[in-house]
Amino acid sequence: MAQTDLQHRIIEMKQALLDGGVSLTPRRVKLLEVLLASDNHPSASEIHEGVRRYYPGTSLATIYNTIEILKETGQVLEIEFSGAANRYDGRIPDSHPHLICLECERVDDLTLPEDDGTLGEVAEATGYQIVRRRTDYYGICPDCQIKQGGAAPSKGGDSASDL
Amino acid sequence: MAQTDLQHRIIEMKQALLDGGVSLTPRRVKLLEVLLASDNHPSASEIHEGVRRYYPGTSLATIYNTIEILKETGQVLEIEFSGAANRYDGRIPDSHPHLICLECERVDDLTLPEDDGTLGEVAEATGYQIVRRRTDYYGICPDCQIKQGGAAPSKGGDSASDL
DNA sequence: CTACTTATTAGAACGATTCTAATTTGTTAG
DNA sequence: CTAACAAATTAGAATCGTTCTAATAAGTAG
Repeated sequence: MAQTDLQHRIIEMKQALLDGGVSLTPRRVKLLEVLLASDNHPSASEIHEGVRRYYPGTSLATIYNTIEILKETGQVLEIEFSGAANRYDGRIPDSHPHLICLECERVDDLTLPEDDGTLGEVAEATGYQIVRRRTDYYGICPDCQIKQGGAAPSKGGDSASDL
Repeated sequence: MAQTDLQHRIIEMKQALLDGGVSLTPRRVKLLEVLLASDNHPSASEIHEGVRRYYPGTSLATIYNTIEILKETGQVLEIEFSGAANRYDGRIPDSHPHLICLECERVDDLTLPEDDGTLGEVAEATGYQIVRRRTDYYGICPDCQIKQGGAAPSKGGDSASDL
């Protein structure tokens, strides 16, 4: 994601919070910056570390509280995991597919478009009122394929850092 | 899932375990039966309750141990959740999409076919070596729509019990 | 019967998240 | 400036699903 996009995005997030009556305290602003600065979908404790570099006394509870506010205002996508910490996507807060490396736990966005027509088809076929969809592809990222002694992946970019 | 299918499936599971050198103790067999008898993707503790009706001393550790064996032999699909207990699908152990009711937490299978061609496309586009995909549709099941005072869902069966 | 392996148990440990009650900070009115 | 109130933040306890540990029980082969 380009620098200008990130700048635009953080302005957008701040405005969304203000519109929702949420005050922009220094810690909250720093959390937004840390969240957007990471290109690898940070966990709550990774965000905590980042914020603590500027506000050393910050409690983990504040991180969770603020994430909760961001979720309520639709400004962050929570990517839930069972055995591991949840991860957060502040750059693209609307539901979209992710790639999850089983080796190093990196999480990349998948920018190939999903066929959203199926949402309606699924509702039609099942009677469910569909609210959202989550799709994850689990596999081995290019870097980990190389580390495992395998050859570099045959296609696609040779780094997954900016999918 | 029809009765005969279930009978076939349990034979299949037992054989897969035997082939994998796993001994079929009474508790393990009962666990298979409980797992397949439920049409709503039971959690570990629900399975525990079911097994305990026949073997009251059974420990939860045994349930988790046996589930682990089933996972290793590919005989159960673990549907992971962050805030709630994981759920298990023994009827269709290969990855397939699910419908999750946000209201009552029921989990239904979605039998509409997924377009598996995209697995290759995703690998191609990203350089990931894709192992599996998980797709979940979150929404409100037909029963809960009715309970919420809404009208019955317009299309599909009026019960989600056997999707 | 004995030795050995495997299954099972109760309960402790773990880790991410949420909750609680107290404290600090910020804001507004006088 | 100060009092009074509201909001933000804190440390630490509590929660809960899952995993681990050490001990016991059961099964099997010699």
